[in-house]
Amino acid sequence: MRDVARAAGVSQATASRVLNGSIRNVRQENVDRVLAAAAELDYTPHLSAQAIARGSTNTAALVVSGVDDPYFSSIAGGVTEAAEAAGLIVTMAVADRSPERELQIVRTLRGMRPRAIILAGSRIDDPGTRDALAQELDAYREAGGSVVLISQHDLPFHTVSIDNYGGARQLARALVGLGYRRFAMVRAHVGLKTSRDRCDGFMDGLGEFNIDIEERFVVKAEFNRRGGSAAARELVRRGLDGTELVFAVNDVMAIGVMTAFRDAGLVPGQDVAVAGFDDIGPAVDVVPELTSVTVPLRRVGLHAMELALSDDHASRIVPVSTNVVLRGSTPRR
Amino acid sequence: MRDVARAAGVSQATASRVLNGSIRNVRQENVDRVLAAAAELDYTPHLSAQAIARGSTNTAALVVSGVDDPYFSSIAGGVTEAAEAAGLIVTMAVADRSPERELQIVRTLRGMRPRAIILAGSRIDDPGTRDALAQELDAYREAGGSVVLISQHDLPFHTVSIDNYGGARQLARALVGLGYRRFAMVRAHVGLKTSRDRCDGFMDGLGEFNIDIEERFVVKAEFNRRGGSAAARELVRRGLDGTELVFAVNDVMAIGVMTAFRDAGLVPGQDVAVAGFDDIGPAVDVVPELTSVTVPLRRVGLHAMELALSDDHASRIVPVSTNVVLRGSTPRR
DNA sequence: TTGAAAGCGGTACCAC
DNA sequence: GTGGTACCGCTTTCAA
Repeated sequence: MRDVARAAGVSQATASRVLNGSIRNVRQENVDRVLAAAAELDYTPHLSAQAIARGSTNTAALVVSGVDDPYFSSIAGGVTEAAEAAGLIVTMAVADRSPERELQIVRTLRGMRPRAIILAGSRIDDPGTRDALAQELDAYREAGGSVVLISQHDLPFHTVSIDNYGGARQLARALVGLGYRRFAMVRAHVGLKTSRDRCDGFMDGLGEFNIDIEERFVVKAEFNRRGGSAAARELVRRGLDGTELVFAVNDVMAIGVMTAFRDAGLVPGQDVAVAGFDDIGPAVDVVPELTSVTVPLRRVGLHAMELALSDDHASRIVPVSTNVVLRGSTPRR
Repeated sequence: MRDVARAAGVSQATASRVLNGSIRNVRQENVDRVLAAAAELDYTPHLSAQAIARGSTNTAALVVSGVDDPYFSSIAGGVTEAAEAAGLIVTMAVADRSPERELQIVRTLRGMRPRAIILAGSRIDDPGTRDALAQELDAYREAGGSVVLISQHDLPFHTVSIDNYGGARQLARALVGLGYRRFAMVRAHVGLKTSRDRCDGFMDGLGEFNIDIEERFVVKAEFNRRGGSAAARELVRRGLDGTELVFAVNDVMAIGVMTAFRDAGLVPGQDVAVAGFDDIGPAVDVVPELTSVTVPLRRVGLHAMELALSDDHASRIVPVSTNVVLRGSTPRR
């Protein structure tokens, strides 16, 4: 920038004014000269320098637990869209591996002094790590940052809350309404609150009709497609034994379940019904189309970013409702 | 940091040494004091400040044309994995909208002074914008940055080159080998080099057997699932007229094609075969499983990052080979 | 309207 | 080993 100023024959202060900041108090002639010089020298403002001088960045950080997963990539899509609209650059980190990793990521990200940190799908449940995370986030907010959680922690921060419990409960009711009585469930490990809420909702929904699921028909697996397949194989191994419908706590798992069933010679929707949760795009590409619970993922991302930018100091909770969609994978019995 | 130094009773220089930099030339006692003070004050180094002082960041930028697309999210997964391993933070931007947008993004990203800028799936083909992009990237490299392109431009930068042409050609051969003779093709607009290469390869592959595709059986559509569906509907409208197989230039389009066919009362694989390209995860979840050409997307991302970090000055090209996988959607005739 | 100069939060060279 | 100090690239008073 010094070079630009020199080339334009003005002071650096003036150059700064026209290149960024308030153009209005600069004589037109100088504006032009500076702009010309900048173009000539192919000048790009050094964002870090700006950040340090201004005391604030135009960055937002997003932590997901996997980009490959349509669930997160849809949310990421919403977040980036909103960020872009607000003129923010988004930095994305994948915490997949472990809670420790997530904690470390947040710590690093904090160093960038982003305007906001958005956490989607954290898997932290271990009290120790969880407190450490909370403290880290708190310190960040203390320093002026804005924190948004997407449907997970019960921590005192802005939260976009997906109605996992309610959606699953509605789903259970709807399925019973279709005539199903004997269920199996594919879930993730207990540490994952999203999975837990969906299970609880589903169970309670069935409970309304005095239906229960036997222990042996509840199988835990990884929270992804592979996990779904593995769980389905496990169910087949244990013996489906009259099970009419398998509920998987998310669509990618449900799709894995369907594929594994097919591989085992069972026709999904016919021999055994399958239902999932999230209503991700591919849900309608499989055969039969997957019954699920719609979660407006992209919108969740948008909301998260909006929340992040609204400088409400009180930690708000934005609820996002879910909606059952019945499709071919759960025909009326 | 000044506070930390003061609290520890040492100079800021020493604090800097222990917090970052070389710990070895500091007396153990002071190391401990500084560390303690830092923990107490919940100190986090200001990355921007470090960047400006050191003259370099630990950031890498990734530009994709859509996060929702499994193609890009797989690549993004690879990139972030490699970045993480190298201790880099990745900044992701979505250029979806337009070439101008992409150009603008690169310009902004450049301001962050990332170590590398990785461009995946750019859609720029308009000579004007394209040159502007090239110039922008060149200036960036001139300033010490490292540029990596993923399978698209023929620009003088590091490139991870996916063998689109060869893969499509192999696919064509394999399909003819299965007994197919009458083809239709679903492609994106001409500006998209990836699509173009795949079309060319496929055509040339058929050409080896003196098979051609009539103009009316080639339909252009958006490079996504919706585009695929629309194209399939268009084909049905025009009259399939004996078409035995539809080749879509990527899997998401192919999946869209299958779903649309099914909606039109046609059974994919039976009434009309379908083949795609990329071999994304969901390819094996649809029924029948989709014949495709495997592209090791995640690995592509890893390679890209490696290329970015290898400070080879000569612009290298890393070829990534592709591999035909025949599945149920294209049964032997 | 413009320029000089004092930072912003660190790093690193240099002398002690 | 340690501290003083000159920057890094830019913003923003403050005076002129």
